Amino acid sequence: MTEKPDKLLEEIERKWCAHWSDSRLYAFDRTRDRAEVFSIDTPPPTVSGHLHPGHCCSYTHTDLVARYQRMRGKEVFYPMGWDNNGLNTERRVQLMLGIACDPTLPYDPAFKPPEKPGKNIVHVSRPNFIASCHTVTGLLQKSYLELWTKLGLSVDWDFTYTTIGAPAARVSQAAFLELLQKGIVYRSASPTLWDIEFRTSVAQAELQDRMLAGQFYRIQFRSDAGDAIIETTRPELLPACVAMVAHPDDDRYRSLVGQTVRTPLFDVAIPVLAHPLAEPEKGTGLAMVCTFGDQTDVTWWRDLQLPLRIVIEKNGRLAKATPDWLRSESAERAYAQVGGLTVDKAREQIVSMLAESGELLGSPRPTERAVKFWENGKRPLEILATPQWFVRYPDKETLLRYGEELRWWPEFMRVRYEHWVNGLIGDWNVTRQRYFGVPFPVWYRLDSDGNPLQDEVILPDHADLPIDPSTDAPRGFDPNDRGRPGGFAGDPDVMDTWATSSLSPQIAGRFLDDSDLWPRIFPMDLRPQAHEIIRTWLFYTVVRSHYEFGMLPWANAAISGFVTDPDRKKLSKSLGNAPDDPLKLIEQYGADAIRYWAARGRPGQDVIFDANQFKVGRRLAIKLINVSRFVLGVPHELQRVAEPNALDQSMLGALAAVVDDATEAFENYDYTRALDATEQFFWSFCDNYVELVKTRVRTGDRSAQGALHVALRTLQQLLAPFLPFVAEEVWSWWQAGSVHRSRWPNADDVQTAFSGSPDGRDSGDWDAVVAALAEIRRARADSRLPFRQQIESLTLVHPAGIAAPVQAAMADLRHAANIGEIRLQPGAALSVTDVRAAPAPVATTVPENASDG
RNA sequence: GGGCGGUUAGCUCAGCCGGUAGAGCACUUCGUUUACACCGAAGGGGUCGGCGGUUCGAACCCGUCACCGCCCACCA
Repeated sequence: MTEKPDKLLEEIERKWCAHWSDSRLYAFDRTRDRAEVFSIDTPPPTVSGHLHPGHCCSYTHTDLVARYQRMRGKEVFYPMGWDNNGLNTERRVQLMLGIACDPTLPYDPAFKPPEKPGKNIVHVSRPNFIASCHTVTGLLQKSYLELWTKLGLSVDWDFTYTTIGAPAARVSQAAFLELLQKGIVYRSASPTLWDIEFRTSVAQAELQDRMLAGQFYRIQFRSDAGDAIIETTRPELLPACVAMVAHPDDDRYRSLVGQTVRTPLFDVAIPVLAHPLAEPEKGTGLAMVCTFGDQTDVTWWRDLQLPLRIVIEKNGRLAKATPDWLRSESAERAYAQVGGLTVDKAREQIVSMLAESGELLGSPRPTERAVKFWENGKRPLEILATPQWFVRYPDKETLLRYGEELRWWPEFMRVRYEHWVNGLIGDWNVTRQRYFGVPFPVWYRLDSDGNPLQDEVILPDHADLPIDPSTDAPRGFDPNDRGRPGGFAGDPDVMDTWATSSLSPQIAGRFLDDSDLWPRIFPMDLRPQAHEIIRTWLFYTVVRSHYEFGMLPWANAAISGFVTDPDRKKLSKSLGNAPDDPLKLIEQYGADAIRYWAARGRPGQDVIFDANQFKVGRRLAIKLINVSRFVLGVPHELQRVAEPNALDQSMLGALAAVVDDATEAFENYDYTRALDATEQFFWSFCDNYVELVKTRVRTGDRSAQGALHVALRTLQQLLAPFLPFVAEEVWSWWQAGSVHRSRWPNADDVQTAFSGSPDGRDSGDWDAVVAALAEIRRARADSRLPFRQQIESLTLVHPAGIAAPVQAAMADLRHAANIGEIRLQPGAALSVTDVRAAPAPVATTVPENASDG
């Protein structure tokens, strides 16, 4: 206890980290019933990213709730997962090792990934690539584990999972097969959003609109039935044009609708049709429909049953071969100039050809428009039609009902879910043309030419899961028939990362393997997560839980905000505004200090990264140590006192109110309010109460000693969720067991533990004495006398109501401010007059015998 | 274009059902008071984003505008 404080905090954190781990303090007691359990569907962090302070913030929020619930007597199921599947890891591996996957290459058992990336990217086989992914994520997981441990998260590490691991793959594949059997999952070559850079399909939930500059081109179509002019930003899609649409009420085109016109350059006959989605105000009011320029094209294509004319390929270039619907010689000639070009180059080319043919009217008009990107991508998405696995959504009413049933913290986050549900288009594409993910557990029969028959799916036995169809052969087939005509081939794709993480309750709760555990934790109590993934993780989990269990997966959703820099920009590596490694911050300020900062961020609100708050938190932690030293330095028998002091009782009355406040706040997931109430009282306790009773305590006053100890015990507990390390340390000085397994304080107990009577004094009495003390201290400060020099006397003018409590605390007030005599005088407002200081310096400190009154 | 949050002291934020503004940090002054100098006490500092309205009374309720952040939106 004698070390310098700065070293002391470090020691304390190291000591309790080890102790909690050794004693398995947070181990989940799986004998408890569902009613006694509080279960948390912890967000598995993506381990391919960088650690930054934002990680500390939201995970601390969850831990605050977990620790509170544990102290309330709940057995807390608090697992951790590592989200390591998916593209993020692939990109990380490519960056760290300089390798990329080429699935056509054969497996090389001798392959060892390079330590550092070389000049050129090395292409390796899929099994080699996946092995490297595992190596890298294993490495990264360690740094996350270290951070969570040092931050003091009260996770039960025995329930750790990874989203790429065999158990997760088994759950994902089993759930997939079940939905397939129910007809909820289907395979279709429907139009799909496609990223040309990563060459994978993506889902609606992963879209991001970005504003891009573009040009409107005014284009004349060939028509005998009147002017058919459109405006488009994507003239390169002209060869994919299948129709033209106008709004049914648009008088300008009434005669044109129903006619046939021909496309410029390519001379393809297309119908002019009416559709309500065509907006008269946009462009010329006449739109060309291509397969596919955007989502509206998809809708028109479906509604109007138009032909499919795809010209853009998976690599984002126009197909090299002339499409068969371009018949005329001139069309072939025109297409020959664009086939094989990228979209951008093709656009330039077509524009210049249109200009030449005179079918481009006027000059291009610049515009800004929203373009769809994959959130991870750098190039605009295209819409292609390739075979994909889709999950049908439940109807919107059902989904909205779940949104209503779920309790949202904060409440306003609910609308984000509702908006998302209302804006759903089509079904959920769960397919990704990637490598490091959970494979689809299916094979296809091959026809006599060796092409997969999409409708002839071969499924594995449930008992064999998880399987990798690219290396495992279906039962009853010769492995050598893989790829042979008449044989089989594995599904080449992997599941969308959300298709796995939407099963996080089942994965964490070992749904398939542990029928004893599952009913004790499901449906879960809490899903904590960030608001940006309401439309993905939260929404998809609701969908999956609906299909598997017909109920909400959890009762509460606590939505956290972002951590931003002082300019309100989200902290991120790419913006370059992410400050230090959070591990360094913990080293510098202490974990309790970082947690304090995090706890000051209210649920759902963005939190500003502010080193000042770390200092405040650190100060609070040190204060708790110091005041505990003082209080525990005096005798402390917690026995009832026959005649409890009124001040002591009123202080405990005020503390009891704080306990109620903090408890209610925690019940509403408002840990910030709980901290605020506790902290405020704590400082007042230290600065006012402890100072007031010092003399009484020294002279053996049982009432003051008892009250001090009740208050200290309560405050240590109230602060324990926020400052788990320091709270545990000071608790260990005088209590048995861990503070984190102690019973959360109760307002009645706080009052009765000491006086034996439940009707404690009004906490207003405490406020009155505090106010009087402040007034007296002000007078003392104005007198400019050193504290040791006693002020002979002063008059305290006071409103009528507070005479009694002030009178009762008279001796304490005099000693705390070193005043010889305090005269009371009724008046309007609290003030001090008639200060009489002793004429000469007097050595008086505190009176020897303080039991006078 | 639609929606959601926010705008209160230099900074970070409280302010529950409307009763003429609070805390912490920072700043200034004072103080070695055997828990704590990573301390204690005191002090200065705000026309509560703008404009209307309701009310005896508005930071708080209503309308409107501005700004910041975020989410969503069918790229013609």
